[in-house]
Amino acid sequence: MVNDPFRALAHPIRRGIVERLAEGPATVGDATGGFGVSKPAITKHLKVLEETGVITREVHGRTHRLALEPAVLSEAADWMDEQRVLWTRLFDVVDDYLKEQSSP
Amino acid sequence: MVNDPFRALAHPIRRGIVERLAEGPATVGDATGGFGVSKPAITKHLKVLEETGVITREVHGRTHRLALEPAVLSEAADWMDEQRVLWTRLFDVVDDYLKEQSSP
DNA sequence: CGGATCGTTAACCATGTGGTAAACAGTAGC
DNA sequence: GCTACTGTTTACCACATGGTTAACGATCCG
Repeated sequence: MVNDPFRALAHPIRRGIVERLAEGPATVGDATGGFGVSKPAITKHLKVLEETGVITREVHGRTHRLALEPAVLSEAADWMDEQRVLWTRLFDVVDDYLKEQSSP
Repeated sequence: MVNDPFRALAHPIRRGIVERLAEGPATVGDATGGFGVSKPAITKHLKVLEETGVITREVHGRTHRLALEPAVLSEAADWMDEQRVLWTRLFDVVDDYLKEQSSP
């Protein structure tokens, strides 16, 4: 995981931005309005999202068009799913064991 | 997301610990050996994983038994999957549009 | 041109994060 | 009881993170 999408997702505001961009590309204003922090704070969050490759930016005149970069987020989603498979298998084993105990 | 599992997963060492515990519960030594950092560093990572509810700890004599807490990690996995559904749908729309253009 | 708008940059501050070495606490086992 | 072992606690340090206000840059539009 070269550009560590998990680092990008570690802050609720950045997850909020990702949620909005999952609905479609948007300008900075549209994607980040209503989080109750100043504009420079937003700029920094966007920088993290860009550095980690989670979003891309296209400058169009004075507005910027932000878009999700699914490949990078998929790395994170895939890792989570892998782990889920493992721990689910783990708990199935425990379940089986408990069932075996209760109905011998 | 009250106890923010994403914060816990933001560091590669903590993800490494999660990977090992996904194979089954383990002692601190077994779950955290080989990361090339000092013991206090490990203690701090474990503290984060515990605070966020990602792992639990049972003290048994002088060793501690660490185990994954699937419910909390599932929150993160579910969120990721939800987002994936959204951005996948998004890109399908783009694909459809492109197909429509190439074969009118 | 001149003002409004979109967004970033610069400077600064408080707090969090990630690491260390050294010491400690408790337990296991000879 | 003494020693070895497992793991935490206690400073301490450097740097990252997350926020602010003020100023700036660039573009759009009347």
